[in-house]
Amino acid sequence: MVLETNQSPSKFAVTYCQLSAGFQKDSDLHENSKFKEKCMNDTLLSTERSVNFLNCQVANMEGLRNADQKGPRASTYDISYSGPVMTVMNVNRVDQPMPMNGRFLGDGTGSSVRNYASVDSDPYSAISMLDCVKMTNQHALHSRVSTIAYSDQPAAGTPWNLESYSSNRGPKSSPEVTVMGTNLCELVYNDSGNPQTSLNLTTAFGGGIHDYSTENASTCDEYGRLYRLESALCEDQCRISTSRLNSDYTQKTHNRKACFANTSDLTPKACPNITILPWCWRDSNVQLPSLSYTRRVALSDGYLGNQSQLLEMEEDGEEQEKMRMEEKVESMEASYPPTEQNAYRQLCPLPWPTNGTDYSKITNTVVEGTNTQSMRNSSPTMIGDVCKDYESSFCQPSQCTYSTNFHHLKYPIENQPKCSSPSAYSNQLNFSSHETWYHSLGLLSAFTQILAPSHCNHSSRFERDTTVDAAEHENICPTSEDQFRDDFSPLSQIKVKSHHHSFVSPSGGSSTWAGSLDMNHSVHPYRLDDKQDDDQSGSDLGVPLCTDLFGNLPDSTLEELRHFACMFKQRRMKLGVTQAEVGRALGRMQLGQFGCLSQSTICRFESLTLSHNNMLVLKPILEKWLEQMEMCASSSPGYTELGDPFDAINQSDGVLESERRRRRTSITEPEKRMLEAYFQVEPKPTSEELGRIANGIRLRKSVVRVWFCNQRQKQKRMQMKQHLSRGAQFHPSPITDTNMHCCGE
DNA sequence: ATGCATGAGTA
DNA sequence: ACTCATGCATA
Repeated sequence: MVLETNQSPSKFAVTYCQLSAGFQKDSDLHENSKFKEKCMNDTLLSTERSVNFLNCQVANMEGLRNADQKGPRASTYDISYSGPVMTVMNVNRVDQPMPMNGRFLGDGTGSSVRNYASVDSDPYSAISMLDCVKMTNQHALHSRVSTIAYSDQPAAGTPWNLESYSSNRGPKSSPEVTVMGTNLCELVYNDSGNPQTSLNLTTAFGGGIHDYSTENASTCDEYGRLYRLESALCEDQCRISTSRLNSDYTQKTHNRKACFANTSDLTPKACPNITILPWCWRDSNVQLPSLSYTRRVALSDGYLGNQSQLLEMEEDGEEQEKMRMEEKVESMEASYPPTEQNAYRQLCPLPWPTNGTDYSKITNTVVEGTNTQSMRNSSPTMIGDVCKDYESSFCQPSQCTYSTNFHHLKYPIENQPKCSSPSAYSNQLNFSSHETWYHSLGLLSAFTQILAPSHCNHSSRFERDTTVDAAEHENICPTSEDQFRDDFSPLSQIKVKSHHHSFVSPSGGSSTWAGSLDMNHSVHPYRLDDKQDDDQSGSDLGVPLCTDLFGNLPDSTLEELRHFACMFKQRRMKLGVTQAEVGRALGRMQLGQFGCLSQSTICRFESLTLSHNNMLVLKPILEKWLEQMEMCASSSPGYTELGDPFDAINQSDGVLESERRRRRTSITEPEKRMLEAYFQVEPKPTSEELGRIANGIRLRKSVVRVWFCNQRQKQKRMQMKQHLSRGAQFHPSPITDTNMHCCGE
């Protein structure tokens, strides 16, 4: 299953209330006004991966705090402590299934996730962004190991029994439903730029899954998780995870705390065995837009499911029907908890049974209707004719493809699982014909999501969802190799002409490199200019830039680079030369128009924290320096201990330096955490977003911008390093005794 | 060793 | 306004 997390990047707007509020003090958690005030000042950032950020920053720390304070971490979830965006999964890691009241609380995150709860020193630092990414976007979702939570899930086929839920508080989810990543909070701004009063929670799974935020009624549990019809995450079982809707919820504005502060029953409910089944739509001239407003579905337990939150107004002349419906809903509320919009509560048994229904008269008349459209029962005597007569009006598979319902995605019409008739309805006549027509219909539930007409032409989007697309998969969790290729490909970097020569040895072409450069050409002496088009001049440069890192010679090139860096460090130290001295010495040598290099640069070279191209360019220079140094050292021992003439120069203008000394902004830990969280969400914020971020953190915008630039740069460097290290792992070089230690790192 | 910053080149 | 190479300042 593919979750297109890279789709529609602007779809999910995330509030930073969780982050900026931060719950850095316990008191913040319980002071709604304070929280609200912070929320009001929050900024937005468009992202498709906001879930990571949310999970990371706030969700865990309270859980950890609880874990630290309250013993067994598996039982430490406390509503009063858990922030709204607390994600059970992130903190719920247990190495072994932990029995708890006879149930097991799994971690749901897989073995690659750290046991965060064991980190008790700093709950903030315990959560790394990378880990969270791993958990939410890749691991949990892709491996579908999220058999979390402990719910009193009735056995398959057992009707939804309210009792079994009301007695059991705590997080619940259906086994196959990944709850993590749903605690995304969206602030919707109206035209005047103010947050609207309703809080929309949306899934964070990206465009591949229906954007629930188009629905205006969502809810989350006391942990801030959103419970929805998440059956999209189940490939083989349609299960519905839902939760009780606090009727006041949408009135609570965006203050999530207010929502959670309400101590009424917010216990999430699961109805794990209710599957939405196709329904028969018997009217001719069915208008799909109308159908999309249907709120009635057939549930697998043989009941008619009534979707909560009937939002649309019924047509004129339907007031009576509407009132009747509302009465019915009200009466049902007493028995069944209200559910969110994408969930369905049992309303009454499905019409086709002859006993125990409100529609015992088997006719072909209206069974239920919404939006003036009629839904007729499946009178056994009519099956044949009906199917024949109305087939053309049924929703054809091709028409269904633009539905946004997951069931459809998971179950193409031709592959629909057969309806397992509950035993209570086993006396249903002509059940096989029932199958027949629902097979031809598709899924009514498939239309319940269509609220915006614009959705109707997106079949390709959903077709894609059903297909495991390798490319998309890469988008979601690109291997570092992929990233590396992107980041360091010649197309994305310095424009490099066809330098297909292999890496040059110190005694080879590289020695000609310096001499071929225009000494006054550029401050960046080796920035290649692709106006130098002919191969000869390119070759003369001798800069061993890889044009195809993953072509014929990638590993050898990378390995050579890595090995040289290690070896260089070894030999430099053996010579007793510091990094700074190397940098200065380069200025004295006739190595191109390089002036000095800084200690930083030498250090980064040795630690492989330069870009790939940068490494490749510096290598021959350092090679040359090393060569000469060792020659001098062998001919005149003690040479390297001579004073450095540049030191005096540097010291001479020390007074001036102090005056023009650059001030260095110091970014505090909390600020950094926030920035990192933002970065996880959106590594390339727009200018506006930068401004908001800066505002929120109270840093200068320029500082934030630079930070992001540096962070991106750093990320690439780290990828570079990671790649080289990995290369070393798989292609160990012949390491000598003298350099094996450094190469190990 | 690394964070924050700068400036040239570039899109 | 970004990328990239690089340096100052500092942990």
